[in-house]
Amino acid sequence: LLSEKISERLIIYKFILQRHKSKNNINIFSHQIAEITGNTASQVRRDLMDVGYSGNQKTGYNIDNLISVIQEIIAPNHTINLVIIGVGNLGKAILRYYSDLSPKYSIVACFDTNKDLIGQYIFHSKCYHINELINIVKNNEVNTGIITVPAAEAQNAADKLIESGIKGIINFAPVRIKTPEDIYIEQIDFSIAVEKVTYFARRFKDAL
Amino acid sequence: LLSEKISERLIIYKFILQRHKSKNNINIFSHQIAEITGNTASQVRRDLMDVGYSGNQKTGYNIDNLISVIQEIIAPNHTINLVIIGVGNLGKAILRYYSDLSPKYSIVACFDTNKDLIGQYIFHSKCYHINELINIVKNNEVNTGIITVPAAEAQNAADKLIESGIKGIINFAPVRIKTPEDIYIEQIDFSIAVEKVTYFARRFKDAL
DNA sequence: ACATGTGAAATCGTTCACAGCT
DNA sequence: AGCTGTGAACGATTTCACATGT
Repeated sequence: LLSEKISERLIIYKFILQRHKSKNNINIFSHQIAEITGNTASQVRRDLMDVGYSGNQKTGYNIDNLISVIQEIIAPNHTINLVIIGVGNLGKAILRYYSDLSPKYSIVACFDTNKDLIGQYIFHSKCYHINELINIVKNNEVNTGIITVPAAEAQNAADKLIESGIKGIINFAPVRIKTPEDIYIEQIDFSIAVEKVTYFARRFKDAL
Repeated sequence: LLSEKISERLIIYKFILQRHKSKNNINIFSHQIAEITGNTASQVRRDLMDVGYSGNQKTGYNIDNLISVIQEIIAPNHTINLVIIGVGNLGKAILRYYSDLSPKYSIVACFDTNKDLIGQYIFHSKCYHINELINIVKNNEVNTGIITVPAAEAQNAADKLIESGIKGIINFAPVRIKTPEDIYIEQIDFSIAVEKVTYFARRFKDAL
């Protein structure tokens, strides 16, 4: 099992390689990956070493091959099914993103309590009442749930996801959710990010 | 200057203490803060030690006092001015959040290229054409900029922010932005978060 | 008894430096 | 000559364990 840091960097490498590929480059060197992603060349090499991937000392790494090796580590074969709870502005932004994409990651259903939304398709995902969550998740092999409800409802949404058997949660609500040990949760709280960035921005400004 | 890890945890402590306060508790122990935030008690004590804060061995830490000490470290005195570029679904979600809040953090202007939005107020922030960004930022002591434009326009938005003198950037576009050394940037990419969480969710499931 | 504050140890993550290959 | 692969050094972060205070 990879560490969080390494898995995150590998995913970033994959993203930038997919972008790089379109300019018909076949191979890439560790220092080029480093340049684009803002890491050091030895960190890139170390990361690839950690997953047992080898390049060529003359030509570097084969882009297509490396993409598919990382892809295979992160998400082997079939489609990954997601659900999203909360179809507000943020929920819609995420639904829109995954409707464009090739269906490696697919939002199979979205949930809300708003009667005007239930039964509608929002960017190709059907909207259900949140009470139907447990049944739909159980019938669809859903891997992870995304929470984009207001802060007050986030813990309840998480509890429903956990009850349905989901092991991965991404929480965008600006509140800390409590989960058992066997759930992997990523809390993306822009209000915390704003405070952190303003803190460092001020320090960077003062350093002049 | 605090490390990223410590500053982030301190901000989280502040958030949960503000919430805890309303239940009229005056004091709190390190193990309680640890419980709520999902850290260990000794990490909480170490963090507070690192900023020179002392509690009481009988009663723990005074909540109000601790909140204001952290507040003073992260953002002393006056309001922090923010701008946001891109008034789509995600931009609106963030604008909505900061319109509710007490004006410690305030989005003083938003920017877009959509003619229907320019001149309008979106959740109390006036929308301008992106070409006016540099002037408005320079005249308003803006601390950090938030990027919520589509991927293709994110680098351009960042370049404009940097040209205007901003030192802190939060980028929500699913693309890696390049910035000079003296800019503090936080890249919040939910597409990377989704891949990472699905990876760990699968591993957690397999562990059963 | 039970909490804080904190050296010291342990763990985790990154970088260095260079052998080996092409 | 310039790259990869990697042991070893380094640095950062977390945890341990306990002296000290109430």
